[in-house]
Amino acid sequence: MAYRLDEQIGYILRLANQRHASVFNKHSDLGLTPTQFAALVRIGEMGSCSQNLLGRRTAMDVATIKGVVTRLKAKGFIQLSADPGDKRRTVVSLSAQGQSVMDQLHDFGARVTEETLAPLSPDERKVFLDMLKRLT
Amino acid sequence: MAYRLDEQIGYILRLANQRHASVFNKHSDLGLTPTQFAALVRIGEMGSCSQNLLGRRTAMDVATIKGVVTRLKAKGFIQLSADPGDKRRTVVSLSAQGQSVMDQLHDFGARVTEETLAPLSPDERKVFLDMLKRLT
DNA sequence: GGATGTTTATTAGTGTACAAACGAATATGC
DNA sequence: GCATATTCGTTTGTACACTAATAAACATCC
Repeated sequence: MAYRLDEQIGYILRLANQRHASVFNKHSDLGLTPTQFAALVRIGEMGSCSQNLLGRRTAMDVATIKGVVTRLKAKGFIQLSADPGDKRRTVVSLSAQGQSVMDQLHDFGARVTEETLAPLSPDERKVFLDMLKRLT
Repeated sequence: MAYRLDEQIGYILRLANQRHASVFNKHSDLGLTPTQFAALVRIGEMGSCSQNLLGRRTAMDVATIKGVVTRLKAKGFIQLSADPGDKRRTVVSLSAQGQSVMDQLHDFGARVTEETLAPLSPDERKVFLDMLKRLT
C-alpha cells in the first residue's frame, strides 16, 4: 500500500492543532494566545512560582516561557518579583487584573474545548482524550 | 468540578505534538523538519505544482510555504521554475536528489508514525486516527 | 572553605505559523 | 474591450518552540 501523507500522525496532529487554534482565536476576547492562556491558568493553579518552574509545568523551555512571561506582564495579567531566598529566581504571580479574569478564563477554556471536540460524541470524547494523553 | 488545564484539549494536543516532534527529530538524518518533510512528500505525491497550491495542499499559508520552499531549495531537494502559461506562478518540483530520497522518506515517516503511536494497540490506533481526523 | 556541579535566567539564531498589506498577473462580468 | 475581482507571490510584524552559549547564584562534597 502506498505511503500517504494524510495518514501520518504528525501531519494530522498539526491539522488538529490548527483547527483548535482557529476555534480559540474566534472566541478569544482578552487578546490571549493559547500558550499565554495555558501559562496564565497554570499560574492561577499554582498561586505563585518561579519563571523556571512555570516553564516546566507548562511544557515550555526557558526561552519560550521567558517570552510568554514578558507578554503576560506587558498585558497586565501577572506581576514579577524577586525571590528573597534565591537571587537567581524571578517569582511570577497573578496581578489583580489576572485574578479578576480567572473565572472568565475558565468559562472561555471550557467553551473552546467543547467546540473543538464537537465532532465527537460525549462517549467518544472520553476515549479520545484518554488515548491522546497516552501519546504525550 | 474545578477547571484543570491538564484536561484541555488544546493543551494536550500541544503536548502530543511536542512528543511527535521529539520522535521525528530523533530519527531524522536528512536534516528535515516535520513541516519540510510534509511539503517534500506532498510534492512527491503531486509531481509538480505551483507554490501556492502546494501551500494549500499542506495547510500552510503563503508566508509559511514561502519559507519552507526556500529552505527545501537551499537543501537541494526541490527545484523551481517559471510557469509558461501564468507569469504569477512559481512551479515547484523534486530535484534528482529529492527523487532519490523519496523511498527513504517514506520508510522514515512510517517509523516515526509507528513509534509515536506505540503507546496504543493496533485496534486503538485505528479508532484514534479516525477520531483525530474528524477534529481537523 | 574551596573546587565542582547544578539551577536559574538571559540572549542569539533558526524554523514554523498567521495576519495584513502590497504589486503584478490573470479571470470575469458587462 | 474595459472595469472589477480574484489569484499568486513577497514582505513585514508578532508569537511560539527549540538549541546552544553565557553568567550569576546556589548546593554539595571533600
